[in-house]
Amino acid sequence: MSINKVILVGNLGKDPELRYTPSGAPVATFSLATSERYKDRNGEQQEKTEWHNIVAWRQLAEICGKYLHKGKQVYIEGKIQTRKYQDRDGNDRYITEIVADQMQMLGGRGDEGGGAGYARQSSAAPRGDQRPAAGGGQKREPSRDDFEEPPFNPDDDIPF
Amino acid sequence: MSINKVILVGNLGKDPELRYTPSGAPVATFSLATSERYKDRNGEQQEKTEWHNIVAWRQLAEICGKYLHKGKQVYIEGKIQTRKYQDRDGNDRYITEIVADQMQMLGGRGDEGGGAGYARQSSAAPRGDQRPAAGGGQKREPSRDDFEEPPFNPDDDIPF
Amino acid sequence: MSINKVILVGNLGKDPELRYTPSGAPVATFSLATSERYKDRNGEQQEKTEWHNIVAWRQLAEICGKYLHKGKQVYIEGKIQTRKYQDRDGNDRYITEIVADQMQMLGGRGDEGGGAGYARQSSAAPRGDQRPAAGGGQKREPSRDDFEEPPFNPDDDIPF
Amino acid sequence: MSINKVILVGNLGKDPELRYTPSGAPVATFSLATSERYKDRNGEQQEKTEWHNIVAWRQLAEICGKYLHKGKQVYIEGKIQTRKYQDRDGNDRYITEIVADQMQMLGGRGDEGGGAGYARQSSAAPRGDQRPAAGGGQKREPSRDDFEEPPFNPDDDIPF
DNA sequence: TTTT
DNA sequence: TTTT
Repeated sequence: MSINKVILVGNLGKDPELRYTPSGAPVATFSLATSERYKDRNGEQQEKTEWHNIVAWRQLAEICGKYLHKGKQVYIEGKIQTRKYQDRDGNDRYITEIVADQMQMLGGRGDEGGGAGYARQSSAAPRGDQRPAAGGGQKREPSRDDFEEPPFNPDDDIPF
Repeated sequence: MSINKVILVGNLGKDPELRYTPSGAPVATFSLATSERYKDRNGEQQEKTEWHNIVAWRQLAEICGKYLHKGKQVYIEGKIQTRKYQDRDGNDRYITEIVADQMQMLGGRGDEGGGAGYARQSSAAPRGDQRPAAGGGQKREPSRDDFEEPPFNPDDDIPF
Repeated sequence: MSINKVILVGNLGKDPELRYTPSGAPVATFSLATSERYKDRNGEQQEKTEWHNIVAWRQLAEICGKYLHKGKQVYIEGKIQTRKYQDRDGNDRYITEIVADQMQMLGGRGDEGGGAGYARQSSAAPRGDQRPAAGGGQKREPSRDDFEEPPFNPDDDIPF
Repeated sequence: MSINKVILVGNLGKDPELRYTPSGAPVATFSLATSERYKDRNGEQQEKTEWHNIVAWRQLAEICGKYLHKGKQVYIEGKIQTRKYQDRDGNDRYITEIVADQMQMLGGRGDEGGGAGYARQSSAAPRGDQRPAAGGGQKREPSRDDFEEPPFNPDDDIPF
């Protein structure tokens, strides 16, 4: 009954940090900058930068930890989450983070080891399985009533 | 290196059609209306309706076939796909569709059997498994360096 | 070179507050709830609610102040912004808000005065002008090389 | 009561075409490629490319015509629109296009004249005015109850 | 027709 | 703390 979606394209301020929960779940965190440019009243070019706290879990955490680095331009899709914590004096504090479920490397023309790529956090899948998916197979020409099946479902012939 | 994302909120023009490929993969199709309102030059309220061809596969297809119906308001997230087909005269024709990977029922205040709900097509998961995910577990109070783990990953205690 | 976009569908926790800057700019603020449902390890239905601080300016602020109310379901599009402030003890605190640039009323079948509607904050326009746009005019049948012009640009005949 | 939103990151297949309606409204059209990569059943890397017909109007058309070119990577935000036309034989045909309302140049590190930038099509504004917006002004330190006003609204002091 |  |  509700939607909570964030789409960001920005640059990492630092290398990601990859850590693990006691039970072994990988968590990557990094900060991502987005910038707005505008002209002030004197007509001078100004820039305002926003810093986003990104959190990625499991398979996506590992991909972030492995491939992302300071300065890298990425597309992030996820949701907003605010969590409460106590500071040293025991007062309630809040921090807002973006829990990523998709990450797409952008830019990186030749200057990158491996170049651009895409990763998705399957929210329902048991942790661990996030292979880029099988797919393909021989395709006949589509006819009027065909639906072309997505690549990741290779065994099916379409009946209409 | 690229993003193809569609977000729609609209109403179904008819009940969905649920069909199966020869190998047994479910496919649901339906048309979804979105409308723009505007005032014409005479100041009269006008409306322009856009019809979208929605296609859902596998688990999401079954959910659509089961819960959606004519008039229902839904949120759809997916990608644009244009496929080619031959018409009766053998000429190439093209049709553009939205391949859904998320669907969220909206509205439906009491007038619905089951009310609103959410479903996601995991792009990587082997077809079939799309249970709404386990989750929860006993939670201690988060501390300064906590990250609250998503509900679907219940076994992990967070170490920071 | 960057994108900062948020899309929310949720319900207002309270009526909006509409205030004005000294120079007369309207600002509306309200909190918006989005909820995730999931099954815990015992198979019981659980719900996690996220509260978002929404800020709207100018024309959009006035529309929000006038038409929204506690419980109303809305679509919000905007950007994430974190601002710093000092608490009573002079310590730096941060709060993250969603600066809305589009708002769309959802749901509200008959129970609303005026029903659903749409509003957009033009980022470049001088404050004040946000009429739903003129448009329309007599339309001839589009031909092969037509582009149908958007409704808000009524004077143009399309030359191709 | 409905949402029709498309978000694309892709590359131009050709230079844009910039044309004008009889009344002088600029229209830019170009095709944009998005690609999905996947592994087929033999584990071989495959790619599927989707071509999108992009249409931009007025100020945004001119910016596209001026700054975009074949191969350029861009972010496009807009809506889906299907229009009907008659082919040479008088049969009804349909074409689906993305009517852009935002465009953001991506990538382009050093190899571009002018580099990356951002442009928005104000849907309500009279055609023509799309200057990147004034803004800024001297800012005092925000206090607990401040809202930082957007840069494009320079005259206002915030009263809370 | 693009890009990696 | 990034990027252009």
